[in-house]
Amino acid sequence: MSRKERLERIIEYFRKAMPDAVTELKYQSPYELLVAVILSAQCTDKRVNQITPLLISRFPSPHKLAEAKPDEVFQYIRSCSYPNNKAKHLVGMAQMLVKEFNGNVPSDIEDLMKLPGVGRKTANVIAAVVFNKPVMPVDTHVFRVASRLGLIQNAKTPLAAEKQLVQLIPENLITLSHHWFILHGRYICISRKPRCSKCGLVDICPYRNKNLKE
DNA sequence: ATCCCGAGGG
DNA sequence: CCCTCTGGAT
Repeated sequence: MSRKERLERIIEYFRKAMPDAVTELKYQSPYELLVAVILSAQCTDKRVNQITPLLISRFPSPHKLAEAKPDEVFQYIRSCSYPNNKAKHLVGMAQMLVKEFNGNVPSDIEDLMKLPGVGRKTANVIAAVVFNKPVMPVDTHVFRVASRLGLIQNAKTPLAAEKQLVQLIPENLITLSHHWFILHGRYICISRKPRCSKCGLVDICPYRNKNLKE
């Protein structure tokens, strides 16, 4: 089975299982999504969603957050991973938004990556979700699911995985596929104990057929 | 003990 | 390439 055939089968399955998959992060503006995605590093979306309402009500705009002291921001985000780093990143990010981008979230990947706390994955999320660009953010779920399903091979870095996936998947399906992989990875193709009995792709899954035959 | 929508620095 | 940051759930 070629990778293209494999992809067709996977798309067919996900279209039925999750026809309109979107991010589970709660947000009402590009600024709020940017804050949420920065917080989501090594932290569950569920916890981020518990944090952001209070944080956003205290710092409702880049301008407000730019004037904040990292110590105060820390108090709002202390229950997520790396709160010290993220507090500094959030304030620095807001300051750069105000100074360099007129208080607006930029659409260009290179511009986004200039922001403190914004690496390639976060930049790609903003570009994809806010600006509808055909880019593939590769996080731990995307990397794992794409690997297990045999959509990528020998990818040692997220960037290598990203390049393979962007080349493989039709442009108009890249962002939707990103969300499919995230949600499938979160609820079905779990890292430690995949729920293969809930998965409709077991017949074509190399990972399942090699490692988990029951 | 391992994982969660990683990023920055050496 | 490596390391550190670092809370909470399972």
